[in-house]
Amino acid sequence: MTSALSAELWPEVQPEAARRLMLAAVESFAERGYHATTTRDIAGAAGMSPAALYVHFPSKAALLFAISHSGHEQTLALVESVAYRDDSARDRLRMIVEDFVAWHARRHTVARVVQYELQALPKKEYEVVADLRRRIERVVRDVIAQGVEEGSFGVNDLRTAARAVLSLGVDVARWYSDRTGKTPKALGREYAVLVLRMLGATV
Amino acid sequence: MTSALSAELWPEVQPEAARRLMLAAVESFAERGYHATTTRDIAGAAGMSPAALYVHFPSKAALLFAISHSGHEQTLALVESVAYRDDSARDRLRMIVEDFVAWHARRHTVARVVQYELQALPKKEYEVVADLRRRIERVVRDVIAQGVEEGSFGVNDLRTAARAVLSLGVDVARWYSDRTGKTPKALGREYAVLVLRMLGATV
DNA sequence: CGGCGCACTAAGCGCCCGCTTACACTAGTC
DNA sequence: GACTAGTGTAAGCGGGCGCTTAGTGCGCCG
Repeated sequence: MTSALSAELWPEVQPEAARRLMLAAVESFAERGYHATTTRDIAGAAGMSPAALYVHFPSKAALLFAISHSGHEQTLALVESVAYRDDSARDRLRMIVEDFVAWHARRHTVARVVQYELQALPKKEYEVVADLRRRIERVVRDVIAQGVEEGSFGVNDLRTAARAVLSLGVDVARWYSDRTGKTPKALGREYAVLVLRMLGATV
Repeated sequence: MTSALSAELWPEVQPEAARRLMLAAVESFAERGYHATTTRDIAGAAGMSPAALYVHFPSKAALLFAISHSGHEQTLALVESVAYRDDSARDRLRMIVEDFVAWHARRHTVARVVQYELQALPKKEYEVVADLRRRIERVVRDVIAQGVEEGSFGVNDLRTAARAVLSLGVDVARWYSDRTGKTPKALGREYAVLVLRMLGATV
């Protein structure tokens, strides 16, 4: 059921018709891109007339923002929920990569919109998600820094290392498909090994 | 001079007005995306009337294809020119990553179009560049495989390892800017270290 | 020097876009 | 049973899109 998926992705969005529109928009934006998608496409895929979209969202851009904002909040929450635990930096980073990569694989359709349709946001809305992105990067950078202090990582440049870690995760959304033949969880674990080695983690 | 840059990027394209159009298109596509760019934008930025575009290219999509195809051929050539040398797999991979990353940093505007505007290509043209992309991935995978045989790399899954290596390089185009404060060459060297460690290279 | 062909422009065609307007149906409330 | 709020539709407006057409200026060749 698509309605079940949309309820899982955006449980707080009401009514269900608004969620159906978001799901239809996600699928179109991910496949064709924001600008190549028409409001008629979205409304049609949600089983409504074009005008019905404007009952729930003030504009096409507002729909993109709802999707993008929610996605960024989810990934930030995911990263923060691990970053401040009482474990070694090494273990925390491993879990962050596992979860971050698994999310980008499992939710690759949403993730593609979240990561690659940013530029289509109006300036004000863009700034809101840009701030969330900076926070995500900072959390990862801090955990890497703690690992360096603990002596478990060896990196030249914290900023570059954090970018490389996030690049690996983000880019999963670009190429992952359900036919990849590897579960999101398994891919996450595999990437975590690669990342720990990349950061020079002591075995 | 912009004409100097376009001559460097596409020396075989004639006349110069066609190159000017390609350069203007690259800049618009990179900043706003293919679908958000109008033919009037491109022609205007190249100092021409809208109709002049159609003297040199049969359509807006043909312009994108010219840019995308050329970029993919350049990166494939770059990778192949190193892959078949008479060096250790480890050294060849190091050089491939250095060059691939440096190219995506130095040419980040072109690279952004090459890597992120693929989906806007018509089906037939898409297939042409998809083939080039498969060849690039295969070359990298083969070098990694040779490194494993030589005993210098240790990886679980060749396909995943190759994807991770390319992800790191490709994603540079997404975030690199001239204000990054690190030269393309330096970034390439730094990434090469990260990649070799990621693949479990023996020191 | 006449004629040709390349590179270019002014004007505009037909289409489809995002969004609005005017109106209809339904469920809940007193 | 009248009223309201919420959710939807049919129709269409104004504008900008990709691209075409008709015509112009100019350098080059016999």
